[in-house]
Amino acid sequence: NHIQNNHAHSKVLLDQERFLPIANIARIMKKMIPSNGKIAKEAKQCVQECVSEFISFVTSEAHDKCASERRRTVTADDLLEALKATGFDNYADTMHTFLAKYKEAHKTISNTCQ
Amino acid sequence: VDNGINGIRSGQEPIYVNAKQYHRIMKRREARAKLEREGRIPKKRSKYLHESRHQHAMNRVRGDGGKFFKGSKRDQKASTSAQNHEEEEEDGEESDRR
Amino acid sequence: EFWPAKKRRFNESTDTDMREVGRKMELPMARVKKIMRIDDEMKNMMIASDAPLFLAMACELFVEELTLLSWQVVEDGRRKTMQKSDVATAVALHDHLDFLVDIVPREEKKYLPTFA
DNA sequence: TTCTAAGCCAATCACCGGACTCAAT
DNA sequence: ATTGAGTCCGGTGATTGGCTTAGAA
Repeated sequence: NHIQNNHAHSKVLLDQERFLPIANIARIMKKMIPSNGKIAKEAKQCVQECVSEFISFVTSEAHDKCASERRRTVTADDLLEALKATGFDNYADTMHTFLAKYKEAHKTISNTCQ
Repeated sequence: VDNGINGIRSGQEPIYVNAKQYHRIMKRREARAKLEREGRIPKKRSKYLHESRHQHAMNRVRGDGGKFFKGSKRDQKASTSAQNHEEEEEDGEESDRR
Repeated sequence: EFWPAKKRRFNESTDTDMREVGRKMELPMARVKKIMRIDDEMKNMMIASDAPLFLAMACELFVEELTLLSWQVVEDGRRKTMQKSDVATAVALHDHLDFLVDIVPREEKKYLPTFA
């Protein structure tokens, strides 16, 4: 590897740091198409890059809201708000029920234990 | 980097985008530009992620259809005569169907 | 059909299922968190433990939806293999995917399916 | 028609999740 | 008291290429 490997924290990002594992992406994609359907490697990589941008995009939106409210912790609720604000209406709706179910499940575990 | 209310200039033509995403798209474009000028984004994908896994794949036993075949025994290329120390598994053959 | 079905599956899931969603997740939460931290603004922020879980699930939905929309393009083109250009077309067709304008290359003159 | 490139196998090992400690709020 | 960053560890599934042929061109 010849490329500039810089100072401690500003090193070159590896593909494995920027993206989710390609095999996981491919598995999710395949289950959404007919079983005889095929997917080009470039299409998988493209979707892989799209997901990383999706993460950064939503996180960025959530960050600014946290910053404006002087909070230093980004929570799932912040991300949910970010989805609403950026026009992912279906995601916000679906993920709201997911979050509600998740929280509810985690409240009953502390009840059970004491 | 500011033109019309929802217009994005990317090269030449203004592309009109979702109003709810416009601001975020711009902020993200800035962030990616910074990342790029710091030289943290590799311009092309490498052929493989890990040297060790590459080597592992190269050394693996394959069926004659090129597929990986089951057989954990250590032989790199040695098809030279006789000597078998490790027990040899039966030679299953592929009946390919697709 | 897609979104209502997803919502129903979450509603019908039990508490015990919801405690195990962390393991059964298709996408690794640790990696999602790393990607969140790439942005320098996020370097100083703390990330609640439910955030990566939430985002990982949202990402799963995102991949599913993007794949469905892209496959629609493949079918309209009467083909059997999804190409990068099909994803690009899907992005161009749906305005909630506008945030990908720079990520997906501008539609390189593939032939568009014209209806009969 | 020509000929590019996707699917198919499964063993290693990088990485994920879970259990910790410690510092902050 | 709570809750997340940092570290460590052990268990495990993502990574991986050569040949065949589907299917893009």
